[in-house]
Amino acid sequence: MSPRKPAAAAGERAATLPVLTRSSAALAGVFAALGDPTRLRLVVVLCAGGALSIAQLTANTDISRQAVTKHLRVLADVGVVRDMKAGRERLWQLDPAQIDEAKRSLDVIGRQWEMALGRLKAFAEAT
Amino acid sequence: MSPRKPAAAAGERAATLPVLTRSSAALAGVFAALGDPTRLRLVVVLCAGGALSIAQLTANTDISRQAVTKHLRVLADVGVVRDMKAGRERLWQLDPAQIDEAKRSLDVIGRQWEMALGRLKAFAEAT
DNA sequence: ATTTCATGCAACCTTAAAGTTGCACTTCCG
DNA sequence: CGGAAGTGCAACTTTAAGGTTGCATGAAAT
Repeated sequence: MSPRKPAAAAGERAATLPVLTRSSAALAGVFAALGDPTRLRLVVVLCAGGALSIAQLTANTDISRQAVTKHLRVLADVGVVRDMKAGRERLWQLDPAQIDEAKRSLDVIGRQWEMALGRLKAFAEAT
Repeated sequence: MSPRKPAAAAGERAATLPVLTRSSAALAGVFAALGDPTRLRLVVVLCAGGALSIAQLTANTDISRQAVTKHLRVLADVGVVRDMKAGRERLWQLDPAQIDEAKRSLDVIGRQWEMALGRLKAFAEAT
């Protein structure tokens, strides 16, 4: 091991910086849910506002209905979609709260980066 | 099969809507890269502006250096981080471009959803 | 010149994700 | 009532992600 100063500093920073408000694990879960082409497609379809059934969401797809069901389950587990039973079919619709939160997290990361650039510039000018 | 109108409409909409500017596959790749707790942590550490070595990024972690190397490789493959050789060590830093693009995509999805809500409200009031 | 530090490379293990198939169970419709 | 439509459940297969270990290599420090 080489417990240099920079390494320790980086670790502590990661633990204390208020970069991410929500649990990092939950946030990674949302990203993981969006990180599959099929699921991302489902989200894009559903963000048009419709409440669609599994059969409808499976149409124009080359995977089976069961596969779509599994993907919807993954999205529901992280709160990206919600489902409601309507007769013999189950309708799915988007729940944008988690997506908004994920977007804000990416925004914070970007701002953090820009702040770091600003400090670097200030340091350079102060020399 | 039941080629109902809504199903077909949903499919066509997914193919034609300008919801996502970049390739949906590439976007899913970025989300997948961020969808791992360890990688998300790396991104958070690096967004502080530093250019850190693998050894530094491995410090205060319960996984091996090789695992960190692999994760950095995944992040680099989607363009989230960049590396530069410095003597006998390799320094990694964030490249916020892809993250910004992912953030914008989430923003578009959210706006799309709100537009859909607006249309629904207008339809309800017109009745 | 040697030793040490930071990595790179490759083989290997384990587990979970993605997908399929087959069958049972409601719900709607004629 | 009987059949078709829409799902749910469970078992199974395949592949790749995440992780480890061991050894080789290039640069640095003594």
